[in-house]
Amino acid sequence: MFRALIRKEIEKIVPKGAVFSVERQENPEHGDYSSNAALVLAKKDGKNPKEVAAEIKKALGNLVSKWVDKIEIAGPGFLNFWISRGALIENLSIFLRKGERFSKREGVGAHRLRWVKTERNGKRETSKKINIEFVSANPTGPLTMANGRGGFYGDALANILEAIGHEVTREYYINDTGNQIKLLGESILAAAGKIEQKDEYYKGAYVKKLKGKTAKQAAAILLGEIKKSLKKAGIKFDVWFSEDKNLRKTGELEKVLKFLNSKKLIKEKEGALWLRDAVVIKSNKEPTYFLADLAYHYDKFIKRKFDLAINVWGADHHGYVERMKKGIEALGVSPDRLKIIIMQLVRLTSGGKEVKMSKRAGEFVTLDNLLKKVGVDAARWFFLERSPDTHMDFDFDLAKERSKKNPVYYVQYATARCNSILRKSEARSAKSERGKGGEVNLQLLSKPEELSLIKKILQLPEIIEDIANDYQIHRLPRYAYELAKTFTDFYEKHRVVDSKNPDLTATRLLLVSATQKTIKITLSLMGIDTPSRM
RNA sequence: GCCCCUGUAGUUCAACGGACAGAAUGGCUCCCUUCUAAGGAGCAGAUCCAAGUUCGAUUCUUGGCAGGGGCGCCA
Repeated sequence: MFRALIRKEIEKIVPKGAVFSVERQENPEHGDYSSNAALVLAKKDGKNPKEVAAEIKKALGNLVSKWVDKIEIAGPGFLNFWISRGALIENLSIFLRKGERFSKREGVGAHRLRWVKTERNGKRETSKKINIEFVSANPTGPLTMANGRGGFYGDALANILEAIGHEVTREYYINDTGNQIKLLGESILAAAGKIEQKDEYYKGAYVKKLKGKTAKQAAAILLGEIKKSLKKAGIKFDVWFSEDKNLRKTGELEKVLKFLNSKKLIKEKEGALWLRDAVVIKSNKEPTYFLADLAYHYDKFIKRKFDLAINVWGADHHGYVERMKKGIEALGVSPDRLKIIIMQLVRLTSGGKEVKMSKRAGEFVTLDNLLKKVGVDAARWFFLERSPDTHMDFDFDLAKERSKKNPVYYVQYATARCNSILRKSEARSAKSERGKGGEVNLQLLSKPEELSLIKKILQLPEIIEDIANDYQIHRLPRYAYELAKTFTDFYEKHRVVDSKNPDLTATRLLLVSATQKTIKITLSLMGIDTPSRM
């Protein structure tokens, strides 16, 4: 919230449209926030940055009496801002009053966070209709760890976009027809020894169990299993979009082909039909997956009118991104409305060594297996902790560990501690006939650890705003950890419940409950539970 | 051959083109046992290489090197 306020004040002074940054600072010597406004302006005008900074500082002078303690010019010409104690306390009280409102939707993460405003180019963003398609694993086998990574990411992203007021649809696209389903059928026959085994066939125990089933029956069974796994993982979907039922049987592929043809975009070559350099109808007259995908996105953008479609794909689909973007452009939809997130692969490590996995050979760690071993909370934390771009190592041993070493337990432990303090105070006030002794007076908060904690709490809206803009969800677990750490620092140094000082006790209890609430919101956006006792 | 991602402390990861590159864990040195107990303080420790753009580059550009993944009618 302070970041936006500072930006607003600087914008009043600098020329319109000037691009500059306002950032939070973790280094206390650099203040709470800093701006490079003077540096960028000086560069533009060929002036001395320190002089420009001095001019801006002078123009901002009235801020200092309001909610900024001091503004300093530092380094090459940065403007550093120190937020005043009064402003921290006032904003904490606003934060507590506004708080979050639980939406009508069931389940964790379904919050409406009223204090978050998302801005793009300085303009308040309006609510959008957003489709998030994720997991979408073919119903030809159990979900893998990699599916879990995409699943948790999509789930958390949906939670966040929903929390700030967008209308979000969580969607799973089921490839329940076509080549891979045919392969599944043949794999079952091969596993039963009825036909010859081939490299491209699915293997593993689950294929053997499907003995005697047709391809369609098997796909239906496997989809059922996938749904069960997702439920265990706490990943929810609003729409299960079937390629077979929703596209093929309704003739959508032909329709979209006709549409593209009418725009003269389809060419024939080597007996196949092409959209630019991609085949849409094979020479054997079968439609390609690409054509189905075009029809699917026609449905998303034109029929269902989503403003934005976010697709979370595995790294093995990266080569498909350009084609898909060009494809929807051919449909007359701006490619900006399709955002594709590529999740890099996951390696599982144990004892410092990689655990080898091979899907083809049927030896891979299923999501079910992982959840059984490490639990949903740890799995979610470990996957969400890393940026989608990293080829991450999942440390199996650490995820299982129930100690401070394991960050998810450290954070959960902090909330349990908050709870314990609150419980203790309730027990005391119940004993005393006059009920709660003290009166809340936020002005009593003055210790550095208390103020650091307030600052940390008030950062949450900014973190969520950042994620809403760049989809970098790993900021959330980092923030949760920092908040838990800041609380623990406070806890180590100051006693909350003190019968000799009822007013301070009451005030600190409020701070503890604000901390607990803030961690809880953060964790629930990630789909992680906050136990009240550990 | 072409395309995508990555290369940062011993390890796993951070860092809108900004200040002294942050954490965690491991290592070393002290301290402590508290509303919850799975502790606290300190120290040491890193940007793959080479050019370029810039007042300023881990970040951008180009060229290497290394790892992971993909690629022409599979999905």
